[in-house]
Amino acid sequence: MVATIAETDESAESEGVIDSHKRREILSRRPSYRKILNELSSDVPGVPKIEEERSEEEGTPPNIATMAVPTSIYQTSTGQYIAVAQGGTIQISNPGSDGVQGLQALTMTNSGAPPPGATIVQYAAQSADGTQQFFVPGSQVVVQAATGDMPAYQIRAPTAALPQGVVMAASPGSLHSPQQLAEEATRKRELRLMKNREAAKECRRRKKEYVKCLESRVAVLEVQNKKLIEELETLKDICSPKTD
DNA sequence: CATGTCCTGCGTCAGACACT
DNA sequence: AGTGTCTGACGCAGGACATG
Repeated sequence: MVATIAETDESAESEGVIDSHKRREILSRRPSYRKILNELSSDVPGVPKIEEERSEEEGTPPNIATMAVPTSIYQTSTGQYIAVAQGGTIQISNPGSDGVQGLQALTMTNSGAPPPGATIVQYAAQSADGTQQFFVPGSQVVVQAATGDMPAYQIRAPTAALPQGVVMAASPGSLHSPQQLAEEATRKRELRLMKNREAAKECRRRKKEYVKCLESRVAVLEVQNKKLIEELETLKDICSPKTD
């Protein structure tokens, strides 16, 4: 996890807004984790790409989308294969040989099941009635209608056949009174917040995945480095045997 | 047991960026 | 230009742990 240092001093409270503005001006925006990881994958074959968001919405069945540690296979300069398994185990194998001497497998310390109680947002594919569904905490389903200029959102119980709860759709032309306008503004704000909420969750998930991939690369490169050092020592011994 | 500290995750805001 | 998406930053809440 990347630690951030936050200025929480009371005396700096008044300057906080200015500071954050300056910081944001100074700091240029980094490319997204998806981009970074995909660039890494183009550099190093075997580094998995982060899937495009579309795949979740279009093709996957409506079950829980679990975050898997990517399984990757690397080939070293010496022709060895290094596989990073899902459990975080790294295996080294020589093609065409029985195995390697020394370290063959190691388990990453950050591997393991996700912590219990982690919030899981479930995305569903398009359902039979042409709507898109996604699940929110509280055992409710928000259904987005597929037709119409204005998106319609309904809160349903997951197993209910008929829509229940509030229907939040409205036609823009039908809004006249200030109260209706205010309600529409509130509705739009709620919708925006809801979307941003989900986006933040997804962003954090991607960030975690990105960090895990980097850690995997570090582990692999450390193993590779160790092998190369051992190789070098062996070659040194061969080339310059001791004469005692 | 009460308190303090640290860590983690969440929601929100703001701004950069991508897309139409 | 307008709109949607992504992500850093911020503040808050809750859990784990150490200390007195």
